[in-house]
Amino acid sequence: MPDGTGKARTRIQRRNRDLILEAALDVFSTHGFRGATLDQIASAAGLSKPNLLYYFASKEAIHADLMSGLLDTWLDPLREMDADGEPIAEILAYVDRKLEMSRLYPRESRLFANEILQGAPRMLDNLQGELKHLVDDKVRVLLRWMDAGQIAKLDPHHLIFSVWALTQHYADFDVQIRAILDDADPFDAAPNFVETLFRKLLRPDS
Amino acid sequence: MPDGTGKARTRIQRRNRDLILEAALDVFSTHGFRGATLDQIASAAGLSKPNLLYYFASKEAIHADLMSGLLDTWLDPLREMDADGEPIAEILAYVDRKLEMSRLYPRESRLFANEILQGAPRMLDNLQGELKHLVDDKVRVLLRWMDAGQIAKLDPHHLIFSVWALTQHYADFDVQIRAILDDADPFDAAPNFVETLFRKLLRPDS
DNA sequence: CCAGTATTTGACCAGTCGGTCAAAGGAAGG
DNA sequence: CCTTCCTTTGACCGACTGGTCAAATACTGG
Repeated sequence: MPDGTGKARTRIQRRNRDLILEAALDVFSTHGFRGATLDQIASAAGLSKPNLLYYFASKEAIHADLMSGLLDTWLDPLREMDADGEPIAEILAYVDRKLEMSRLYPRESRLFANEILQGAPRMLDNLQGELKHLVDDKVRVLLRWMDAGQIAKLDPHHLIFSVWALTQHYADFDVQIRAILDDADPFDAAPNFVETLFRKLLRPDS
Repeated sequence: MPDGTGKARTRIQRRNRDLILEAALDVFSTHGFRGATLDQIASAAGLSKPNLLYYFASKEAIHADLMSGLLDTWLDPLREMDADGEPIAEILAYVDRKLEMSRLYPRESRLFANEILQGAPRMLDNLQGELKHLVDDKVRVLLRWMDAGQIAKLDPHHLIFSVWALTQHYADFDVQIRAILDDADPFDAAPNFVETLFRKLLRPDS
């Protein structure tokens, strides 16, 4: 039995665990936890179902493994927003990083969206803990920038929500957007649009 | 057998069909189609599973009934945007209606989001047809307003996407938002925030 | 009240679900 | 070659899935 908790040791273990997680990301992100089946994941990974369960204790364990690093990765762009940088540039860079994540990791975005949509049964603690603390911290930074007149005075929480909404929408609603844009790649015009939007939004009134 | 295609006739039929659709909306919107079970729906409706299938031919049929009117309802706020009205007021009124739908019908929003997230397997035709045509129509209106200098020049498609993203986010990511805002009702500050955002975004540059 | 219809349900079915297990295959060192 | 350990799998399990059906129950007009 491979070490479930520790790090995979042999090359074959590492390779198969990666195969499984890659396949599981595909399946979980498009069907949600309940809607996904081990047979789908096994088939997508090119392994047999018992072989899957040789590397992971259960369906839950595969999902948990995927989720464990997800929130951290997802919040990294916000974490990097520097309180000592130039406010507008910092926020725009944050938006840009976040949009880039939607472009490069749409499956991860949908995995996250699925979890939240379904009431975040396996992540609520992390939202109320890790996520809330980071947001509270950055809200204080934003408030300071607003008080200093460096950016427009807005509700800082909803400002952050608007970044999430606008950027993640391109990953989560990809199918809908592409149905409307026909051939054009959404990400051709999206970066310019969201940058313009936040520039106008953040420009101080005075 | 009650008439599946036509309108329910007796009071009891109407009542039970409504009970089922109400319960199904709850279950489908939180678990997606595959993740939902007839037993869950039956239990939530207070009926037995065979009784469910007395009123609807199948699980698919219940879901289809829910989806059939959904896209129309969902697009109504955009449809009402009047090409002959005052541009800024028309767009802001559209945003306001859309946000109000997120507040009043979050389950419908999540049902829709689930369908799109999962690749819109049962709705892709409607997206490429009905939805695309309406959006194309309104894009022309927006372009006319932009050419006339009545609103800022922006990518009209992405302008519409931004309305969807910002308003639906409050319904679809409700759990996450409430985890951050603690006790405060997100919809206290949201209307003001999104109105401010779109006012700033749409104000002509000159 | 009764006949006929509309409604409800317990029992059941075949297929699928997550998961187990013993046995078979493979690689590596001696 | 053999032994040992890691890996893979076919066969199988009980629980649950969507769905069926005949029989029972409620409801209606006459």
